[in-house]
Amino acid sequence: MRIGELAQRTGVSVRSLRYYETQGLLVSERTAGGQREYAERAVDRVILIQELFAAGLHSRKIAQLLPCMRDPDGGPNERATPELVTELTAERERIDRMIADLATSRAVLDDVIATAAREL
Amino acid sequence: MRIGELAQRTGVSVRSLRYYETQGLLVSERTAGGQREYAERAVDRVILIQELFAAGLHSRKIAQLLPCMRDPDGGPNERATPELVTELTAERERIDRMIADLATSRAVLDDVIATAAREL
DNA sequence: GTAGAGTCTGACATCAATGTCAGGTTCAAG
DNA sequence: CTTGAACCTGACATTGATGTCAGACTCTAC
Repeated sequence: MRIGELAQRTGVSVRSLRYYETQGLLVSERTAGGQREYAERAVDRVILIQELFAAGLHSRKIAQLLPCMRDPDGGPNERATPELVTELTAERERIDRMIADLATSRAVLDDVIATAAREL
Repeated sequence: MRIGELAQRTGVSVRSLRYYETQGLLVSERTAGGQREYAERAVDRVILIQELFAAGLHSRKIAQLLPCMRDPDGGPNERATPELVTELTAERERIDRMIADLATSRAVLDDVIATAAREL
């Protein structure tokens, strides 16, 4: 598929998809005319990238991480270096704290919403 | 307490505390000489603000939200308008999705970390 | 082959919280 | 009263993903 379809199917802008490529997060074939052509699996890849961004990982770390993932049909292409594992472990702990903080914030919002509803 | 102490106790920079004030998130008394003086409860307030920032709320929305919170010793100072409740409900749903996404990302990290450990 | 939609690169803009610096003032301790 | 640390305001810089625009090229359908 071409870039517009990928954008539409993932909800990510064309601009961002090109950016992902410059950051080494996403690869594409090129047509004879130089246009990007994506495989079907690019859809899942882009969604995953978005999730990792939302988790606060920066593109550089995502670029290191992605090749160490197990593909659905096999083992990882590369193995994570000990340094990367250390960094990812730190990220993991940060994500844990983030989830806890989010739960707190959600509770605050719930309380305000409930209080307002009670006053109607 | 003065701003330096508040910064130290909350882990938030002095710069950010002043910024919070310009955004209407944090109030302070002033000494005769014009320096900020904070009540004890400012500590919890700042931590809460940080959590709400981490949850992706922007300062403007936090400024609307804070007066609608129940104080530990009583009811809210203001009540949330229906528009605000609508917005906060949307934020709440966004936070829910965010938590789900974070859990996915954490699982990805766990998998990579576990795979790397297995290969040692 | 032509029209129009889609794509290309490259550059500059944006956003929002935070960092940093300069030049001046205030505070607390000696 | 003096000194040094802490504070003040205001301005400009930074970050990183994304938006937007311009000018040129490609692709598909007619």
